[in-house]
Amino acid sequence: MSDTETLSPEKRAQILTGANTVFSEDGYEGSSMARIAQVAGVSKGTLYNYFAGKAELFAAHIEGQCALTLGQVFAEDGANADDPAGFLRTIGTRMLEMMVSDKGLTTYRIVTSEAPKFPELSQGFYNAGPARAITALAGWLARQHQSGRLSVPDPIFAAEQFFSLCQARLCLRRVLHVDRTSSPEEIAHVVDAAVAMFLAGCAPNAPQGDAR
Amino acid sequence: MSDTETLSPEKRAQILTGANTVFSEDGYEGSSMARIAQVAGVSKGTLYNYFAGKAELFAAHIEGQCALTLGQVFAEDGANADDPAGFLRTIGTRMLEMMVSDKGLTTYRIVTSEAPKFPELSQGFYNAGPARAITALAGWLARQHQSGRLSVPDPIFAAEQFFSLCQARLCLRRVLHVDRTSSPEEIAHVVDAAVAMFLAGCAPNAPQGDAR
Amino acid sequence: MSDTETLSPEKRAQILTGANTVFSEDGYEGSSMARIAQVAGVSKGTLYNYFAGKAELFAAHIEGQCALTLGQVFAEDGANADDPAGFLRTIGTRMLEMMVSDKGLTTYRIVTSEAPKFPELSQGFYNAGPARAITALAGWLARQHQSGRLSVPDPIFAAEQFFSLCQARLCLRRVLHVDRTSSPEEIAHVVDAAVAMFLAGCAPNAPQGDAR
Amino acid sequence: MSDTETLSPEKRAQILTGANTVFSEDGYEGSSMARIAQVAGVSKGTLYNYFAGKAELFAAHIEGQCALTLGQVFAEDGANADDPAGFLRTIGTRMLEMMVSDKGLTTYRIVTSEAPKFPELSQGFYNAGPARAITALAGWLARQHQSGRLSVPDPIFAAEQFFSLCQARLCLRRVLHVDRTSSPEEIAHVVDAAVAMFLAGCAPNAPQGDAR
DNA sequence: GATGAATGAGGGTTCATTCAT
DNA sequence: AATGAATGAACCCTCATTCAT
Repeated sequence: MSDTETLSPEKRAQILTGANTVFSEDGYEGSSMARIAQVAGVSKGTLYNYFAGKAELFAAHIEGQCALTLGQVFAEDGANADDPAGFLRTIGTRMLEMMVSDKGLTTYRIVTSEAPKFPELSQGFYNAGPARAITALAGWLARQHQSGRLSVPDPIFAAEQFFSLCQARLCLRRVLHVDRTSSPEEIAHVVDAAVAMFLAGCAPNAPQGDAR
Repeated sequence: MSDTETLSPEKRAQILTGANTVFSEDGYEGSSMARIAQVAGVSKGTLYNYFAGKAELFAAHIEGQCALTLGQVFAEDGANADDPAGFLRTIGTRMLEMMVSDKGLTTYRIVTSEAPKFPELSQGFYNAGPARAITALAGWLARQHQSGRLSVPDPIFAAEQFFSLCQARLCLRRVLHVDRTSSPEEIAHVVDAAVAMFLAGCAPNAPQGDAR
Repeated sequence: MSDTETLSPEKRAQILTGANTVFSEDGYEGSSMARIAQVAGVSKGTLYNYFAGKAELFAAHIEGQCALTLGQVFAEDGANADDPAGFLRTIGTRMLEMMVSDKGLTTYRIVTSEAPKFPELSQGFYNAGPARAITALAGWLARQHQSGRLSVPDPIFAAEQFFSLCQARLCLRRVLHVDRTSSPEEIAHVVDAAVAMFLAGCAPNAPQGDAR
Repeated sequence: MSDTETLSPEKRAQILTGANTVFSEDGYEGSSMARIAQVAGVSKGTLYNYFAGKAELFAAHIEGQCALTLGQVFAEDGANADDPAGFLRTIGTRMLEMMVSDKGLTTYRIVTSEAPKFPELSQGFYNAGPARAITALAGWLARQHQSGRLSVPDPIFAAEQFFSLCQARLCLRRVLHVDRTSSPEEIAHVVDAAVAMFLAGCAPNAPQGDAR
């Protein structure tokens, strides 16, 4: 008999909802199975019917967070792909807003701190989130390169540089609780400066790559 | 009472050595005082003769790590301050090497994950490390701006952008255990690209600031 | 949730039995939860399923002792209320026997020593035991006063005097382990002398109250 | 070499002063040797040069308390031994005041609670305090009996009855923290009533002994 | 003789996990 | 399939005692 025959997906979701709440508030070590069960509205025993243990429940929680918060960052929706500056600004703003949000920070902190203990988890996080965003942006950059609008010989790395520029100042300060919040103005300023420096570095006739 | 109230400094160092090992391996919550005592080669009781509790021991450990790993990054030593590309390459390489080192990563992971619980600690980490590096680089950038070699209207923010560029690709992958190590070649490539893009953005007659 | 939220009443009783043993032997501070669990035949964790902590377990233990040993002292049963000497002898004997019993002494010792730390507990003990006995005896004395058989202008205080007389010699010696046991003859002698002195002091035409 | 050759009585007294403070505040189990050493102004090691351990130090402390507080209760000083009511009132007031004092209560509570563990201690307390007072009062009663002023066939037991009467109401309520303090008026009232009932019971032609 | 750093057993309490119901 | 009482190892911390200085 398979798992899907005897266990209800609704209850599984119910458990994960409780786990999201508790893990986000208290981290991995700080969370107790008893509290998760209570918040989820199930018994402690039921937790173990759906997940082999705390670590597995935590892994499922993180995967859910990735799917929710990171997947939608790079939805190629209304951004005008033909206006480089505007397009980059849209993408960078979405990414930065996610990274300085409480939810994003919490997930990042937990995945980071548990990376030595749950490496496959943090790798999954990387693939589901940053890697997807990089790949998507790199595709757009490659097309800009082909069309001659920008000079991007290594689109993957250029995408990584752009996202790094978007993290200037704010991300580290938020991660380390130096700042308690980031204003939309701060975010806009950082993204604008990132776009400016990035475009300066990718101007069609600008010097590329190594600076030596 | 004399200044040497610290009991025996050697034993204190011995305890901190053990604490370094254990905290680095297991994080704050995951570490037990019993194991720290065992690894340090002292009794559990002795731990409490030197530190008021687990939190204090942890704080002392982190402060020690800051002093060790972060303080020396921006030593203004032999870097040729008159060769912008070379100077930036030196600074960036030092910073990046520190950030992808096992020691640096471990400290970063712990400080990050415990920031909500020990905010004064993570703020101290920020001030002792990143803030000092940013201030120092900003000073150099301001002098370049005055001399006309570079165009840097906001040196502080520019320094933050440069260090962000240096983190492209490698840092996140190391933090998340996607990569197990970073080769000198990779480091050099990232730093060179960071210097190139930064100098392109700071060229004396380049467009500055917002891109809109 | 039903009224039977007390988990299993049998197990609760089992724990309290163990707690009685251990607290009686070692007092509050001297008792360890580990030993109580061992003596009760449950695991340490189970203790905390039934009681929030050591203090709560101790309070429950004392309350149980009060209910057991003090409640039944002044049962208004077969004592002939119309024979003053006989009635007082019956009441006094019951009270004294309880006070010099091992169980009574143990409870008294613990409640006494922990009164500064658990004042509500010792006050509850006073109300459940001595106060009830005093009130009951005072009621009887008031009726004797009205009928003219005795002269008891302050029945409450007179009751307190009677019970104090019953404690002469034996109680303190038992409390302080000077005597290891009290014989029925000793008890009878003390009670008889108490009744004699009390009745002499309450004779209808005897001088009352202050002696000055 | 004997103890008295190498150890200074002053330091011993200094230690006992600290022990008095700490034991009185925290009881036996609640007191730590570290705090006693600190309060006494000596090192922990010195404690063990003067006393074999915590139990011995505690015993010495209690003995000192007995000598101080109980010894002087029955000082046969200015009380007029020829005025029975006045004499008894003086003795009873001294005794009751001592028993409801904070110091007296504290010592009583500790000795009581530790009696099963330190029986020789509580017996010493009984002999040094209550027994001496009883003996002294009994001697006076015997002389009154011989002179015909009172009828006291069993002076020892009569003395015990008198002191018991003096404890009516107040002592138990103070011991159990039902009352936080006792006013001089309350004390006078209790003692006066005790003297009145006692004298009524010892009137030269009153019925003596058993009431059956 | 005095010190106080070091010890390690034991304190109360929490919690992931199991299993009879 | 769901429960939650029971478990016991492990947690952080305290403290009486020892012993090298």
